[in-house]
Amino acid sequence: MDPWIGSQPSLILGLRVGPSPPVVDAMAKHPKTLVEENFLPLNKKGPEVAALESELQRMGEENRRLSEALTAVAAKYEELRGRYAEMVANNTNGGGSGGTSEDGSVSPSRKRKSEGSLETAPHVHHHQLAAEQTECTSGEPCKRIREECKAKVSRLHVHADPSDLSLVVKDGYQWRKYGQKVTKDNPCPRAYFRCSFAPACPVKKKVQRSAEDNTVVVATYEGEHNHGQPPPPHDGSSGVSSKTPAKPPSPPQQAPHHHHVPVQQQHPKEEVLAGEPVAAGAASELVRRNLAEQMAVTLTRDPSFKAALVTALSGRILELSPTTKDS
DNA sequence: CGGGTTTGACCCGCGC
DNA sequence: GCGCGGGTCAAACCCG
Repeated sequence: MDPWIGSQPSLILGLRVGPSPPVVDAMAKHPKTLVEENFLPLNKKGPEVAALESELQRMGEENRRLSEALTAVAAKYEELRGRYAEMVANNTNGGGSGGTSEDGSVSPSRKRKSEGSLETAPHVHHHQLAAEQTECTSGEPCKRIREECKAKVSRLHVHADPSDLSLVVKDGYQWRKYGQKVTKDNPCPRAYFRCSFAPACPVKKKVQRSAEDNTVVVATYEGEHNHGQPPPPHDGSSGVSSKTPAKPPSPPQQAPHHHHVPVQQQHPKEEVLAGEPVAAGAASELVRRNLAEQMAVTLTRDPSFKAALVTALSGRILELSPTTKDS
């Protein structure tokens, strides 16, 4: 239920770079001068420190902006969901959808498309139907939209080192790769994953480097997990694609920037956001990114930080998870 | 030995 | 009808 997670403003964990924005109450306990005054002795403040401080300031502001944007997106999502609930209330008894045939009992033989477009309908979830309705109201034949409606689709844009050839996107779930293909419009191969945490989980994931910017890996999720988030493994490797073969112990390039973009909410503006927020200058952008990556590396190497993060995350998710599986 | 990855073959929808 | 291309399968392989 990724969009749900993404849509919970209160899931913001207060992991911020730079001075803590006013949104975060827990972090607000700590004075924002932690870095400025405690970390560095006053007498060593020079032009570099001043530059860094201003940099931090800017980062803080940008973080605040992003938080606001996220809140706005979450509000939009809630609004759409509410509207869909209304629509469903008006349109009830239409679907039928024969109950809880959860596993779908896919026949072992290759019956691909006969089951593909329609029999996955029981897994079709409300959010995506809302998208369908908003786009099909014109009544025109919407073949492509129907395709997209087969399963709920969302995209995750992740920064990754171009030298890292593994198409691993850390999203907290366990994935099993079942195929790889070179597509026509992109020289980079596309990898196909299935959720391996629950055998009956219908979720699939496609991971491919962006053709335009090979530092960006685009993960496309189809469907929703019919199980909870798997607990992270003890070694802290965040339990993704549990075996990552012959992958050098590269730094966690993918951790710093995750932009989860539900497809049906994609606006051109958000596309920009998904790539990387365009800020004042490219140079400062680079500085910021490097700084963020370094911090991420430092933090993720700290076992106690990992433990604390895991505790916070799981507690938060449990605390906030809706009572119904899918509302 | 079990589970995951690799990779060539196959299936099927779609455009021409 | 045919070819192309995306998605999936499954045997072989790899690794702990």
